[in-house]
Amino acid sequence: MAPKHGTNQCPMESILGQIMGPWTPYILWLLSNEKSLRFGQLSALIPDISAKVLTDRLRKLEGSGLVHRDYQPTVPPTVYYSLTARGAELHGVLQGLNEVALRWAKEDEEKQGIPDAEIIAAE
Amino acid sequence: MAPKHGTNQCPMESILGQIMGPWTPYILWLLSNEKSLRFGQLSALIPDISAKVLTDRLRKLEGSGLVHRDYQPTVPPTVYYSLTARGAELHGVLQGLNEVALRWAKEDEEKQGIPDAEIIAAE
DNA sequence: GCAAGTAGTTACCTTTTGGTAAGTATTGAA
DNA sequence: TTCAATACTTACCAAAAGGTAACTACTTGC
Repeated sequence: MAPKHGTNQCPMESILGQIMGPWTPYILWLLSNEKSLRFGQLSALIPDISAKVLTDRLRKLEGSGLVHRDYQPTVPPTVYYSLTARGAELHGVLQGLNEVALRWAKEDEEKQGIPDAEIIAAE
Repeated sequence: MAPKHGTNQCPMESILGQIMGPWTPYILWLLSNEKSLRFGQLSALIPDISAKVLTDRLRKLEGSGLVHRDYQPTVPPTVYYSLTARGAELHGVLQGLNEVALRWAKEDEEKQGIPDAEIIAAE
């Protein structure tokens, strides 16, 4: 995907190479709110992602040192994912982004449909 | 790319669908620092992006209402791109991300090579 | 003895994405 | 008269990404 994007150059390009891409920031956001999530929990929180892609994203984040993988050899096995100290440094940025997202969602809701809300309110 | 990612669901997924993807946040970051950039300038600032992809990204950002396109029918034509008010709301987030990026780059530099710096300092 | 449950991996195939080259419009300069 | 310049668009092809299904390991419960 990202052509060279994460290899060198300016720090901004480098960090974007690590956290960009489909689902990646969303995974970070979920982990940054929950402290620790199991593979199956992440999978359930992101219904549209396949196991293959989720594994791939987690491995890459682990490789970048942003996510910690804690494998417990129970039967069946249990794996906990959490942010590393470095990964946790993204919390502020992700929270800021979420605030913008909430603001936009509210604005769009006011301007557009509110399709269900109106119907409910009218009854 | 991003499967459904931008269609509905939680606001975070929605905003990520709009700004994620190769080069997109980097374009926003460049525009958020410069007020206005021409197509050719953006192209020069991101050497690895092709005209096709740059056009595609700008059209999508325009469609999301984050970027404004100002076409001047001069000969040859001139097109200025800038952030809309909504796009400018991302400035704080992007700046926060850049600060993290700079911090990490410095940390990695200290731990790793500093290959040129050492040689220069030794002479 | 067989299915279930977790967290994957692997192979195979399809879809999406991106690269490259060529074409478009218009006017001034060589 | 032909080239150069800007900002694209289009067609065609190659590469990458993603989906799906099958398979792994091991123990408990039926």
